[in-house]
Amino acid sequence: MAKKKKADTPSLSTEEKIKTAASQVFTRKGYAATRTRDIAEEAGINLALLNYYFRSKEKLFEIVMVEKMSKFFGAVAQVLEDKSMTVEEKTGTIVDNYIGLLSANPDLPIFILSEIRMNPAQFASRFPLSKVIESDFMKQIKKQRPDLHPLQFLMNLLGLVVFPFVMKPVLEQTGLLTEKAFMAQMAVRKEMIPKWIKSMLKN
Amino acid sequence: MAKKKKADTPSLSTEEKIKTAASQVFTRKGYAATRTRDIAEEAGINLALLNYYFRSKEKLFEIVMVEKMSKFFGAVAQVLEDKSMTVEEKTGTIVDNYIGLLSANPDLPIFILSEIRMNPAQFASRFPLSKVIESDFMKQIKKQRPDLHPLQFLMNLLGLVVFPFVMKPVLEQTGLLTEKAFMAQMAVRKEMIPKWIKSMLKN
DNA sequence: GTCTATAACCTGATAGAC
DNA sequence: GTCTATCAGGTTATAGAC
Repeated sequence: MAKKKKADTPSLSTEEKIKTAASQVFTRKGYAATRTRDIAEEAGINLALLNYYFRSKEKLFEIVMVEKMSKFFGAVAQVLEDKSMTVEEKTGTIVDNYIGLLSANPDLPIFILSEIRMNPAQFASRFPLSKVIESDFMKQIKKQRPDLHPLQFLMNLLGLVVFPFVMKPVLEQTGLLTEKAFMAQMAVRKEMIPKWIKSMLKN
Repeated sequence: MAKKKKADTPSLSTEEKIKTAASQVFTRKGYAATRTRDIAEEAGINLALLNYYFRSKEKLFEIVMVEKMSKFFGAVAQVLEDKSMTVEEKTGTIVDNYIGLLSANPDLPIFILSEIRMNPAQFASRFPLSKVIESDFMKQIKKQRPDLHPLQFLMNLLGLVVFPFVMKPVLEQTGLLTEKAFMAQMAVRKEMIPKWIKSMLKN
């Protein structure tokens, strides 16, 4: 798992290069479609080195996966629990965090969601999201809209923010939006989604 | 979709059994992670028969894929073009169609979206969605909200409807919702989403 | 630590008997 | 049409030289 390297290791060690390459290739193609050779090539190193540093494809994937998960869920986790922000401030923060994160890592969502599908049980044990339901955010929403399950609004929020990135390849490949146009529209969404969420909470 | 088989063929021919099994396994695990042996086992037949009926894994996948795509995009395609319905009627219809379709095929979205990611080009050539932008639905929306790109509202609609199904494995595995509870919430969404879309078109 | 060569295994596809 | 047995190719992982 975590490798304890000497502190004086050069800025981009071989180990780092492999991990970075793995992160890219896994995220782009998923676990099953990725060959260790692809990773080695992407990292500009030899295949054997991959097994030297990380015992197996699976262990390497494991490491990458946990990192990605933390990124993805970290963008909401703290905010959900925060007791000093209003609902509007929280939605604003989550929208900003996510659109920023996903603009830099567009295929993070598909990657995470499809790998969870492949191995839901181990995901659940590692990321016990059950606390989400008891979070401050959920309570605040429950107070505003006692008639609906608060998860409905979390689904709304994530759907509005995350789903466009899931559709990104479709939109770009069918010529509906260029990459640049897509990013521009995401910037627009950053402004609009908080307003939309607000109006949904009222109706 | 509907196949022309001899009328006296028994209710479930071997060919059909294989295709059904392939559909299930591919949809659950994706192309790369699926082994032809899995499909054969699921179909209760021998591996060799798979290649006898469908020349290769890829050809079989191809068939399944086209079927799924048609299902998935068919649920919106006609409605988008319809000239006799109002925006509200259209959103209502799309929501109904999709929630119905996805309730019966929950992992359709992840499957489609992740396979598109793997092979975006061939998807684009087969499903030229570029017409979406010129559809009557888009025009109607453009008229109501000339300040925003109409795709924003298509993303909203699909995000609200489809994304929960993408999250389904997460929600269920983390214990946030049982399968039954999830389905119940989807029924609620069926009523709410049209209202939400309406309010988003105003704000 | 890094490489080449190779072992060990897995998977898609076919040959050939029935 | 359906099966068993097997091949051919590719992939992960390791042995061993440098």
